[in-house]
Order: sequence, then C-alpha cells, then structure tokens
Amino acid sequence: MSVQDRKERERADRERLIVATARELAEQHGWDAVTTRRLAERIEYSQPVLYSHFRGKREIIAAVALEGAAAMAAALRVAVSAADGPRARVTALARAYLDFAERNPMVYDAMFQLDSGLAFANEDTPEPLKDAFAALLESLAEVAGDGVHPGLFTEVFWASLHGLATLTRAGRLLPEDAEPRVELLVDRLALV
Amino acid sequence: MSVQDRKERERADRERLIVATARELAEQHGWDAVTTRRLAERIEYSQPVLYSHFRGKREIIAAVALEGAAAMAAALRVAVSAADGPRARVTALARAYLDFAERNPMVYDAMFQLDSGLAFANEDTPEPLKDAFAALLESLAEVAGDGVHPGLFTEVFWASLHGLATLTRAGRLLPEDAEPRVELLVDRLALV
DNA sequence: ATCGATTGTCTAGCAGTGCTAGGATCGCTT
DNA sequence: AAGCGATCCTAGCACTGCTAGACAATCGAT
Repeated sequence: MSVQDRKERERADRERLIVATARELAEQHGWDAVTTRRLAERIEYSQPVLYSHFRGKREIIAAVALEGAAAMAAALRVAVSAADGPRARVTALARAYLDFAERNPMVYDAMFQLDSGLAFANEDTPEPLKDAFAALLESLAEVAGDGVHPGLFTEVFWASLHGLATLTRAGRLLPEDAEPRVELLVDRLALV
Repeated sequence: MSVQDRKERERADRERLIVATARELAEQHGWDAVTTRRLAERIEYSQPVLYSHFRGKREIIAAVALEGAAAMAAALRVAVSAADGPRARVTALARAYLDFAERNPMVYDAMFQLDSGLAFANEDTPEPLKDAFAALLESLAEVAGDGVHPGLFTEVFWASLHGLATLTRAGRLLPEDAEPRVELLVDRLALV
C-alpha cells in the first residue's frame, strides 16, 4: 500500500512539475517556446512522459489556465477585501484584474487567448473557472443597478476588462492611459 | 514598357489572389488550415512564390487583416448612416461591430487575435487600421460626455466591444444574451 | 533469493510545419 | 534567332506534436 502511495505521490509531484515548468517557460519566452521537446528536457524526462500525464499540449495549457484562474480569483478577492465601499471595491477589482493580466500575460493567454479546449459557460466548466467568475460577480452584483441581472452585468463588465487587457498587451492601446480608462469604465458601468 | 506593365499587373493580381485565398481558406477551415503548402496548392503555384510576395506567413495574415479593417470600417459607416440620433447611431455601431466579428471570425482573428506583426497606436500604424478606429470615433465622440477625451472614450468602448466579440466567439459567453449585453453596454457607456 | 510479469521509460520515427538554396525553364530583348 | 534575366519549382532543412515498439527497472509470488 505504502509503495503504491509513494508512486502516486511521485506521479502527482511530476505532474505539478510539468505544469509549473510549462508556465515558467511560457512566461520567460512565450508559448511558442513551450514545445514538448523543450518542456521534456526541462523536467529531465523524455517527451512521451508528458503524454502519460496529459492527452496533449492543449491539456497542459489547460492545466496552466486552471492554476491561473485560481490565482486570479484569489488576487481579486484580496484586492476587493482591502477596499471600502462599493465604488472603491469595483475600482480595486478592475485594477487587480488588469494587473493580473499584465503581470502574468502568458497565463492570461492560456486562460482566454489560446485554445485550451476548456468548457465555458456551461455545466462542464471546471470549478476554478466558475470560481473566478464568481469572484467577479461577488463585487459587481452590488453595483449592477436595479432590474439588471447581476450575471449579465458581470459578463459585460468582464468583457470590457478582457478587451482592455488584450488590446493593451497587443500594443493596440497606449499603456500610459491605462488608469483613466479604468476610471472611465468604472464611472460609467458601475452604478454607485 | 507595356510588357513590364502587364507583368506588374499580373503580379498584383496574383498577390490579391493569395490574400483572397488565404482569407477563404481561413474562413472555411480556420487559420490552422492555412499552411503555406495548402495555400500554394490552391493558387496553383509552388510555396516559394508566396515568399516573393510576402516575407512570411505573418505578412499574409497582416494583408488579410488590412483588407478586413477596410471592410469593417465601411460596414460600420453604413450601419451608422442608417440610424437617426446619437443613441441609435451608437447602438447601430455596436451591433455592426459585433456582427462583423461574428460573420468574419477568422478575419477578425487576423486583425486582433493573431500575431500579424502590424503596428498599432503609433505613427507607423497602417492607414486602414487608423481609418477603422476613426470610423468608431466618428460616432462615439458625440456621446463621450463633457470633459471626456473622445479618443479615450473610443478606446474604452472599443475594448468593451472587442471583449464581447472574443469572449462570445470563444464560447465564454452565452450567445443568446448577446442583445441585452449590447443594450446594457450602450445604456451605461454612452451619455445620450 | 530468484523468477516472471508488469509497469514505466526511452529511442526512433511519422507526418506535417515555415522557410530557403539551387538549379532548370521560360520569355523577353537584341 | 540566340543569349540572357527574370521567374519558378524541386528538394531539403530544422523544427513541430505525437506515437509505436523495444528496453529496463521494479514489483509480487514462490
């Protein structure tokens, strides 16, 4: 029994190592640099080992995305809890979201930009993703306004943040105006 | 002279053929299916011919993106011109934008999602891209509100639309609520 | 302790990718 | 009509994700 346990533990450790290494490699040199060969070399195993843990590269990206979703949800909740009043909470939420996207661009890509094959917006959606959406909803529900469905409002607010995050990172928006954009967005969307 | 002219014309024709074929291939089977081999086969030339027109695949994507930007700018202006009043114009603009993204998903990807190597938000930005942004700005300036920079407002509005477009297409948002989302967005962002 | 089986891992290779060097072939100019 | 340039294609490189099959280490049972 104990032998089997150790093996399973070692396997789990190696799986975590794969995901962590994939994330590091991506953050250092971009997802294009995350090839099965390079990844295998970094973890000091051969490529086929990767396929004994994941069905393919997509699943590795998905694993990074799920870790990222959990981390983002936590970061959002921390930011919100440090703010007083609905308006301040929403502003803190928006800043924390954009900050996360900026600090972890490749993880953000794994979550929303790359094809990870993850299900969204239905019952098969993995828990971390639903929880990240919940973290947004918690703070946004109170500023949605009367008669506006909180979920719908959260979707719109989220989409706006997502647009700002992706367009900024792609060089489509001038980085120096990031702050006034956030304020304008919160100003208009959130009913204080 | 005339011979040279004909040659140049034929070259230009072939270049248009390449771009059009790339777009068709992408819209039919996705950008992953647009390989240099398949593209070359479709235009009935060998792969190296592609490289006598474009430096690489990225430039081909960029060419599709520029065509797309021109088409989008035109579509937006048509939609806006058919509406009466600032509020109706903005709603029409938003619907037209999302409609374009939904009807031409791969062209939209070429414009904003894929790495086309195109410059944005600076003086090197190609004309069609600047013009597409201008088409947005024309209708949005009148609803930005006093003391709000129209360019900044346009960036925020655009980002929101972009977020809705990409998240919807990625299956992150329920398609059936598209219309109420647009109305909510216009309702809040645009100062009628 | 030793055998056999099972589990785990690696080597080697497939088909496909973007891109390019080199030679062959075509068509224009003289 | 002949030679010369521009044009195009064949062949190939280094790389990708992924997999079959050989090999070795480890395990349980005797």
